Amino acid sequence: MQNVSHSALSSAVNVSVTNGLEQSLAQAGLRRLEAKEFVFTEGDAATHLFRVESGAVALYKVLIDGRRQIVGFAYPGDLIGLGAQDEHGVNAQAIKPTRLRCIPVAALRQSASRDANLAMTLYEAMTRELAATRDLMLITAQRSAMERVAGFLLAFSRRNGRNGLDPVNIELPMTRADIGDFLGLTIETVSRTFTKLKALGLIELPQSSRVKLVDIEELESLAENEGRCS
Amino acid sequence: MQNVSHSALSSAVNVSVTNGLEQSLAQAGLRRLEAKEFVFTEGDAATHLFRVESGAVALYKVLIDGRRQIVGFAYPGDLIGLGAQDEHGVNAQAIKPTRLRCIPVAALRQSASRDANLAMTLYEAMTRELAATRDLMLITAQRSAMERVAGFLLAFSRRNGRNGLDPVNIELPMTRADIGDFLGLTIETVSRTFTKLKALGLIELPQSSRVKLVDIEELESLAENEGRCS
DNA sequence: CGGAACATTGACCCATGTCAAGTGTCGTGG
DNA sequence: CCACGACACTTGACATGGGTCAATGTTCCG
Repeated sequence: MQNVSHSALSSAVNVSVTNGLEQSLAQAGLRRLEAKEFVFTEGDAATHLFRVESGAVALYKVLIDGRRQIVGFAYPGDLIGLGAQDEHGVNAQAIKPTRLRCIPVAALRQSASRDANLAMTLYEAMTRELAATRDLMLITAQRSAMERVAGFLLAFSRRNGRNGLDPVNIELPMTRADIGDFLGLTIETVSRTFTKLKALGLIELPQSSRVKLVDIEELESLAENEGRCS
Repeated sequence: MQNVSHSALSSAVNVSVTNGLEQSLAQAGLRRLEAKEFVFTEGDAATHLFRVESGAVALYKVLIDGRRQIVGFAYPGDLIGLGAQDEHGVNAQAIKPTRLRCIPVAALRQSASRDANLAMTLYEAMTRELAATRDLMLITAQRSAMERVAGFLLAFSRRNGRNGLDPVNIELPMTRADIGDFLGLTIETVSRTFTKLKALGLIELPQSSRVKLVDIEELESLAENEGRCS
């Protein structure tokens, strides 16, 4: 729960442990994807686990009427495919050119059933992912478009801060449609909200994928309900 | 993922394994709560794990403006408190008189770090909980009040079916407010939607906490997007 | 019987979805 | 180098689902 800021943005898991996992990763194969290529789709056999090396991946479910709910984004360092029993429960699609390390899950499973530490690592990774998903639900379920978008930008900013990137000048790897499907809004509403934030002088938009957070303070008061009082 | 139906209703974990957990449970203390008593609150030290023996518990987060988001309900057989690192990330409050088994988490943790099987059990429990939460997000994020309520009732019905209870005559342990905070709707909308379903002849409401599903077929077509095509 | 808590119903209004048009921006091919 | 098309984004006009506020009903329990 300490990584609250992580939560709202990524539903994937950033693992920085040195153990069986790192070993597997070191010798894991590399895979390159173009934007829009799938890492896996819902229902696929969960044969591999992936770690994002570069690029970005969207995780989502599709409703039968075609609407999409993005449940998280994965960035470099994040693991995806964790927590599938035998089939993947979500689609994973690159949203820009992406490189991945591939770990066969069978081997990992086997190690885990012998190595309690590894198993605990997996357990804790899931725990964090669950917390992230719950936080996303909070953003998504009851809040105005303004609150959602402001919260989204702030979460992104914090993530950048943690990873040594610029927390003020943000490069959004995803389209407005992706943001909309993540926050439960339409493209138009996302766009209008960006415009409104710009008009209020809280952000600048030199290009549509490039956001500069001008008044973080004020953004935070708009996003308001970031989490618990703590 | 096989327990999709489980998902939408409970974000807690129903464990039916015989292992270290069962042992701990057998000798665990019993605790009785009145309705509205807290099992734990957000920020509490996560010293215990609980299994619901009877009654029902709501798990929720509170936004700073006082709105509540219920992230799941726990019914007899469900575990709560799993997945907390050191502090609980949610509030757990009984919604009716409830009995719980209490397991000290320290002991369990210790066993888990020695016993890879136990650790894997925990991992898998979290996996299921995550899937459930994602499914809830789908219900919550993009759907009309009608879809949400119909989906909610069906999920409840299926859960009853799985547990050997009547899947047609449902006894709702929670108030309209609870349902609203779970589905991201207001009390009034929940109530209106129930009324509408009654008018359509799809359900009967002998009492406000008692629902009879008359036309499940039709309810399903209203709920529509239950999940993936699978 | 009276009061508290929960539920229902109605009237109104606004935020957001929908539909439609217009404006970049990028990459490809002539 | 420009023209073109494809695609993403922005902006506007409009409709509506569901939130808000307020009144009334119902159930339960002391």
